[in-house]
Amino acid sequence: MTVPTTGRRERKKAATRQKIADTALRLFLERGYDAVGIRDVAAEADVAVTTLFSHFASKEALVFEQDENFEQRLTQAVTGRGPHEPLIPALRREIQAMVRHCTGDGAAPIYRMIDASRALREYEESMRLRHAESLATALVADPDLSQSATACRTIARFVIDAYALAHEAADPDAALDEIFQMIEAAWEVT
Amino acid sequence: MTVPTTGRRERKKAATRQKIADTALRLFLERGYDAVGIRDVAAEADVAVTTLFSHFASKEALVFEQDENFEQRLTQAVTGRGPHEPLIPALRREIQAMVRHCTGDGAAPIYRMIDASRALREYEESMRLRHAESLATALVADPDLSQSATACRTIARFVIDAYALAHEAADPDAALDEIFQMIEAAWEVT
DNA sequence: TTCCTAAATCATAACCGTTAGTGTTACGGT
DNA sequence: ACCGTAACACTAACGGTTATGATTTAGGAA
Repeated sequence: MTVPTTGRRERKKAATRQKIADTALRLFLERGYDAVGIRDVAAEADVAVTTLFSHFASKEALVFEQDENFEQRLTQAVTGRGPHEPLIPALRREIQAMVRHCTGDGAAPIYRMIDASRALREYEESMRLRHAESLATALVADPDLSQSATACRTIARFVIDAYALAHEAADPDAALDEIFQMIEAAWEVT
Repeated sequence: MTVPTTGRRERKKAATRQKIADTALRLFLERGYDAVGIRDVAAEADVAVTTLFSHFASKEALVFEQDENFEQRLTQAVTGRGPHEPLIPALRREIQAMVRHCTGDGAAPIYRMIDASRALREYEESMRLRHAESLATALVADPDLSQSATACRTIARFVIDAYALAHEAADPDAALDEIFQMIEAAWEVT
């Protein structure tokens, strides 16, 4: 079952996308996000502005390239867990992995840049809201859960909160411990 | 001690601000938020575009005029509660009042408009994040609370989540009941 | 009153992210 | 070899926002 998607067209398209993303991130880190315009990125990547926007929906999206990944990982942590594996620890494991990935040394300059730009911070937050909504959908649809739809949607938001709070905490691991204790209690009361 | 802030200048400024807000809301409801430009609002209110932006930080801010109010009410629900009054019920009362105010008949067309515009929905969410942060600050500073700073910040976000979830629920009161049961459990576990 | 300062407003033009309109190239199936 | 179409390019615009600098006007001081 070899992957049939090895056309030259798709390779070129992926290469263009990657070149744009790489160029953008490099320029942003060199000169600062707000000091680099879309026209600068397009020129440096040697593509038209319209091409750039056919690959990325917005300037902020150039920075958050892996987001869809996050969304899938969260819903998979729900749908792909063992038959009688409890929900909250599974979610906790996934969130912890994400936090560790984003607070690692490699991501440090990027998150310094994000914190420095209001537009990027707001985009990140609205991204998280999307993640919460898709997680909520997955929870509501799970037949193994006996909780109400409201409880599922609530827990979805709480879990995303845990990510955000841990991410900005001085000690992310300790914060996650504490927050997930609270989430567990909230989940079990229903 | 008569209030010395009764200058003609301040009255005129307030009048200008109000005229802009009223005109904007009227046009938005008549023609739709996205179909009305800033230049339209300014022309109809008979002010310069720069004057409009000296009163409101953005186009979206024209719609959410009472927000600072919300922020104050939340922090006052914390700082202004009785000496031994428990925290969560006080917060719950305030959130319930806000939800009822925003789901009342008078606010229905406005919230229909907000739901119809992506920009307004995102602005509302980033507004709520600000509210969560100022609530978190109030909680951390409260000497009557023995919980950790992390727990305080977590509960602040949970409370704002409650508002958002109840607001979009089919039965806001029932949703608030359920969500605040969860919040109570999360708070007491710490 | 008269004058001075600072606040409020104005008019214009620009900036920047984003999109529409309109081609042009070149990949891939037939 | 041919044709449909996906990817890309170019130009120009749109709309929110900001910079610039002038002009008016409130309100206190001389």
